[in-house]
Amino acid sequence: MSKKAVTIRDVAREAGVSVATASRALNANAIVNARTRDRVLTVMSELGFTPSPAARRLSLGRTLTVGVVVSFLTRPQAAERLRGVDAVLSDSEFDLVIYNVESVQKRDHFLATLGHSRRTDGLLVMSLPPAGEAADLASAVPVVFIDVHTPAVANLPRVIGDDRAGGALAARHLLELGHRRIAFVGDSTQDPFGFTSSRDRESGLAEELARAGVTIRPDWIGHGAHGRYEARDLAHRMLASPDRPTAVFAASDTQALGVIAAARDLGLRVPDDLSVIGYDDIEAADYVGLTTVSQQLFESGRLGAELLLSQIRDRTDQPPVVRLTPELVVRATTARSKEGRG
Amino acid sequence: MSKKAVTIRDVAREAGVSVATASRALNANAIVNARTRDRVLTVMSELGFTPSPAARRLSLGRTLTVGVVVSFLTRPQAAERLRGVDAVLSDSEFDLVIYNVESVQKRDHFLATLGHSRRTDGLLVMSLPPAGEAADLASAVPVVFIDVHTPAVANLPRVIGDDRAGGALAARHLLELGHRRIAFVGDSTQDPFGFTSSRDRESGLAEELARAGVTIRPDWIGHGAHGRYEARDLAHRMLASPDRPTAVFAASDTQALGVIAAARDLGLRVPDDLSVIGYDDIEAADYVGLTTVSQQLFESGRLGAELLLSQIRDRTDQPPVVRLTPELVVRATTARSKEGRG
DNA sequence: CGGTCTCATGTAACCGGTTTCATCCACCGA
DNA sequence: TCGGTGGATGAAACCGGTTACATGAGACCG
Repeated sequence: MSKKAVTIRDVAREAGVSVATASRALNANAIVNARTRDRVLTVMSELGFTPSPAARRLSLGRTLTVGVVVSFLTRPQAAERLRGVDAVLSDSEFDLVIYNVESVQKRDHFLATLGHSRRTDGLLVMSLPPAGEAADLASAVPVVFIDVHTPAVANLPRVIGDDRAGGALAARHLLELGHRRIAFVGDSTQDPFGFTSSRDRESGLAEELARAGVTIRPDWIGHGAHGRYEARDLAHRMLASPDRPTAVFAASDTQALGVIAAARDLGLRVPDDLSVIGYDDIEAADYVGLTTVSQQLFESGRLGAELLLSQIRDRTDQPPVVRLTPELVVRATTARSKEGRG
Repeated sequence: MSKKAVTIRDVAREAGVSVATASRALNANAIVNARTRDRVLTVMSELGFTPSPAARRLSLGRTLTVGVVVSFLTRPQAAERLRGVDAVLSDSEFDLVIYNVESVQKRDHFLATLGHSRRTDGLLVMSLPPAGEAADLASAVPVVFIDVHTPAVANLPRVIGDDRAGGALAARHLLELGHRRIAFVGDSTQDPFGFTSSRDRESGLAEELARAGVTIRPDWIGHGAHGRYEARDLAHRMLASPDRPTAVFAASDTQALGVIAAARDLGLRVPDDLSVIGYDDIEAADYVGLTTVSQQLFESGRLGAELLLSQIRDRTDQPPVVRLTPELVVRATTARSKEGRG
């Protein structure tokens, strides 16, 4: 089909100017005469000229690309964050390339090579605690972390939610509804990636409860792999006995849905017999009417991307940290405790 | 921090060879002497040399990039398909850049410019019927469509499901369970993007029912914007009267969840009082135990990406079309009709 | 009327790889 | 000894833009 790509030299020749002038006209450089510029632009559209991004990138020494390293693309949290990132980048000159990570090997590989790969002008790392020192990663190219809490990123720009505060929020909500017999279902304490959210949410819950003189029974604390079925099994065990909790806080909405499934299995009505509160506010939470703690996923992506762009523009030495405040979203899975009333 | 990027000329000088040889060593070109190659490679790692992708791309005349134009990134279908695409691309030499489309304007913009933009070596268009002629889009660069059914792409490579067969599948399942009073909830008949899935699924349902002598009452056919709340309202109207359907087929899982919500509002038990079947088999369907028709989303992405890579390698003239067969996934929201039994 | 300043434009180097083509050398057989 | 052969290497062009620097033409001023 297409014969041969039109280059800026073709344009220059056709318009009777030098390539320099053609380039300047293309980039709306103020220093070209208006008449010349118009003529060049006319020729460009006549010839169907499209500048080669590859050439542009090489001569500018910029990739005009931002990389997003994201864990588990299909998790609703990730997709929603990514949407926030896209909202910023699609209005910019940057392309958005994604590096999906679903194994520790892949994470380590990307985090080790991407920084120096010269493939991007900046990196966004989402929900992926780096294994070792992160400063090394960020030495070649600006990096912004979203939802990463390890000490390794302490001196790097990032956007984080306050998981502890979120846990406290859930605690307060349940306490206000009169619950005292409260259980927790969260991630395994040692996962290969080193995620900390679940642990922090648990601490936030426990601390706030302690402040009200309530402690969590050890056998009402369940840790398992992040997933609905695991959470369901954990909850099943806690809820089977008549001496059971009246409310469960799950470290994620996914897990909360598992808890609800367990309740259904056992013939317990939610929220009448059991209150359930999750975390994240994913789309499905809305579907199901799940009470949860929102962590402003879209916002986190948007802010992260803006932070990164500003870092790319002028690399300031001070690492900005943006904190997002979690918010309680009350829907239909939490209700006043019957015991609490009695 | 970093002084100055190490170029291949630095490597060549240090290793005492020409840049040509250095380049050949880098690309494992058979024609270099083994000893020389090792020496060059050693120097490269000593100097911490990383080849500049931008330079590579320019001199190769390839972008080493594949673009994915995707509608509504956050819809679970899209994310799952994207995962399939990533599974293929991450093992290839290609980067994956995404163009998220959430408005008709953006779609038209991308589809009009991306083909000639020289930004990618190939494009994957997901669930986005092009507005006009698509051949134009594909003239500059290979394009593979995933889940696009308009006649405009008739002569282009693509991966499609069979929505009509999927609708028939749902019909047969409901018929076998003894249902005769069957309703349909789907997308508005004129949406701005020109999606056809909902319509085809409806036809498949209606035809298969007709084959069994069953017709759908016109007032049990609901069309509305794609979304849970809209579906819920539509279903609410149909289910409010005592003279109501015993089963509902929704054109997507999202809408099926809306139907379930409506049933719950009205005190109808699913599946005892009402069977509900969806379409897509998104993650949430599994959570909720929704019976649905799977359209092999991951596979569609994987196959689409492979198709594209093979098109990039050698542009054959014959447009391959891959058809994916929908599969019924029976979970907990469909049951034998009480009427059917009586 | 010459000198200076400004604005517009052109020349050519540059970004950092890949690749064509020429060259060199060792080894072979005659 | 010499031409031929083939493997390894190097010099330089090339990909298609951007830009530092040089140049030229008016305008303005004394």
